[in-house]
Amino acid sequence: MNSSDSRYRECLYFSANVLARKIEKLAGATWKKVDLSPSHAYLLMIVLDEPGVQPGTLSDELQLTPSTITRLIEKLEEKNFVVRTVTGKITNLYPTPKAKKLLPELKKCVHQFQEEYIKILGKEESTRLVNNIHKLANKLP
Amino acid sequence: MNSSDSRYRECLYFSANVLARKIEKLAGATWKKVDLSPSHAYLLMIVLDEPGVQPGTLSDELQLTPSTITRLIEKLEEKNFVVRTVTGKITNLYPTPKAKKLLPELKKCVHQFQEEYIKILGKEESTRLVNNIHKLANKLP
DNA sequence: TTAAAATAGTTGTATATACAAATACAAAGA
DNA sequence: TCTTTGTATTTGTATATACAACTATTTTAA
Repeated sequence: MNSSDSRYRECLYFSANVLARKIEKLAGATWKKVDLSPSHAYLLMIVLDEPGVQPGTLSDELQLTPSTITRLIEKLEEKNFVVRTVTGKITNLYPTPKAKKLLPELKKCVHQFQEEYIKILGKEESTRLVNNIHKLANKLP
Repeated sequence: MNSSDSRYRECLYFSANVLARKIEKLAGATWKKVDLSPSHAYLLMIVLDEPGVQPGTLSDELQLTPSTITRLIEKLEEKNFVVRTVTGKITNLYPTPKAKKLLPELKKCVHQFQEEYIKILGKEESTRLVNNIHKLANKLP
């Protein structure tokens, strides 16, 4: 019995986790070029696309908890990619010039990552998979 | 634009991670009864099923790194569910009586978890999903 | 108009996992 | 036999994420 034929192959818990870990790794390698994790990079791209966006919105869009969003922002702030303005209870995020300069590079990474998994999984199949996963994830509580 | 219609819905990175997190949560709730995380529980079930199994084998079966396996075992040892014997460079794991007594409960959890996601996703659809995810995960490096 | 409830975000802490380096033993070749 | 290489596991440390509790502000309603 090898790893691809474990007794747990039929368990959603494991297959979903294995897939996520492998994809995390693949994505991580891609974004290494800009020295950002995929999560940081995606968050930054939203801020670039939507200057002034609030953490709460990011939390909804990325489906990460507010506390995780805070942590991601902290790091992007340290690296001087975003600035935070606080007005009452509202926080707004803006990209710095440094971030704006990085945008083309970020887009290239997105593209490269997609190319990469399409190369491995096939265009058709990966599109179908993403749709399925997305649909099912939305059914879950 | 709400969370289920984010601009990143078409990104494999996010959909795979969202799915994994949600499933982790669902599974975690199920195994709460026996005060174990799903990973600990599955590892323990393998040890029960295959007394004397080595960490390396567990690493292959669960597709987790050796260091992660070590950490999982540590906790199960603390909780008095497994014992380790070391002979030369080989480590063997055995279930304790306490673990053996817990087995039926563990199996009930596996079953309940499956019931639960089948209830949400549908029998057909979840079987197909698991197979697809599994197949694709295996294609990835 | 003030007390209660809701909203937005942050902080402390915990979990799951990984990587890289270290350890300890075993096997193989000179 | 000694040395190199390989194998099995552990340890130190790092990352990604979450939960619960907290702070600060705004809204509601009595």
